[in-house]
Amino acid sequence: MHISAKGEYGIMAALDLALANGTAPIQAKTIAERQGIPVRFLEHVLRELRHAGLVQSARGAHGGYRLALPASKIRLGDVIQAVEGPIALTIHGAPRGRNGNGRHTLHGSLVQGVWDEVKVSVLETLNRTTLADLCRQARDLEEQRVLMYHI
Amino acid sequence: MHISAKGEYGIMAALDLALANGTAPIQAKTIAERQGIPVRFLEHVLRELRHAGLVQSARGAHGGYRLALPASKIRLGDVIQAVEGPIALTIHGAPRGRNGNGRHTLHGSLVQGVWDEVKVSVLETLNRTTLADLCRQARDLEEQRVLMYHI
DNA sequence: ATGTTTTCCTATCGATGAAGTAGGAAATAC
DNA sequence: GTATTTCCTACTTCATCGATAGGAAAACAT
Repeated sequence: MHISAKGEYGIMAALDLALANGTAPIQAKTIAERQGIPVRFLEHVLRELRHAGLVQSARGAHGGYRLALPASKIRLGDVIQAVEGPIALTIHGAPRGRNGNGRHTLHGSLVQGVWDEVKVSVLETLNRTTLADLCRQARDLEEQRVLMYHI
Repeated sequence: MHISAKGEYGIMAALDLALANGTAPIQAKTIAERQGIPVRFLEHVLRELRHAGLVQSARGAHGGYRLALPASKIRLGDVIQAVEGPIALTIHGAPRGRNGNGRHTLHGSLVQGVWDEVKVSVLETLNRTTLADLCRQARDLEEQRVLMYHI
């Protein structure tokens, strides 16, 4: 089962922006360095986040990106769908589930129902968590790291 | 998000075998025709189902395949994992979530946690349904189809 | 025994899509 | 006007997946 790098980068970038909430806009270059993402590729991801209305951008010197919504209003499913398009459990290319006559098989439609269930549960799982939740987790982790360092 | 044709074919084939429960072994060719799957490709799928201990095979004339377990003991997750390997949300190639220094980023591990949750929920969804359940659905659908035909 | 059927195994091909790269236009700040 | 940064389109490269092929191994039939 595959997820795209875009999805992963998208969440990391959005989280980066969420943590920098309220400050000056963050530039793609900065995020790319912090998160270890190729800059030129990250630009694509950010563009799609913007088209989905999740981030705002400002061009020119001192430009950059910021969240367009409060972090608590952005669910991970929103981010994923913004960069990957609608979650569809597709198969590499062709339409299938048809028998020799070109009609879909009985089994084909049953299996389709299964994929639909999976899709729903993936979406529910992703939408249970918001960027604000991830921010909280990030701060907790960071706090632990500092404590470790002190010992 | 992608699923493999193998997974789909695997479920369709297993369901085919489940519906033919108790009869003579079914040949790959027969399943392939009924379900619209390339025979040579289906052979691979069936081989993997056998390696996983889900089906039994008999070679030679009048050979074929049958389920190795009762349909109620085979969950869809078992079938999928048999043909696709362990469900892992992987990305096309490289290791990621590392920053310029080669250490994983904080965000990388948080995102990993998200993928883990998704994986669990996919598996739970798949394992909620057994081949016996699909058989029941198939028979219901078939019954409806017959009724429609009568009108 | 010999031929026939069917599974079994390994190797390979071709197409699709995904990750990443590149060039330059548009917009903003100073 | 120059530097900066986003924005858009196009291209390149490469992994993976679906599919095919050839033939070995096993079981059966006559």
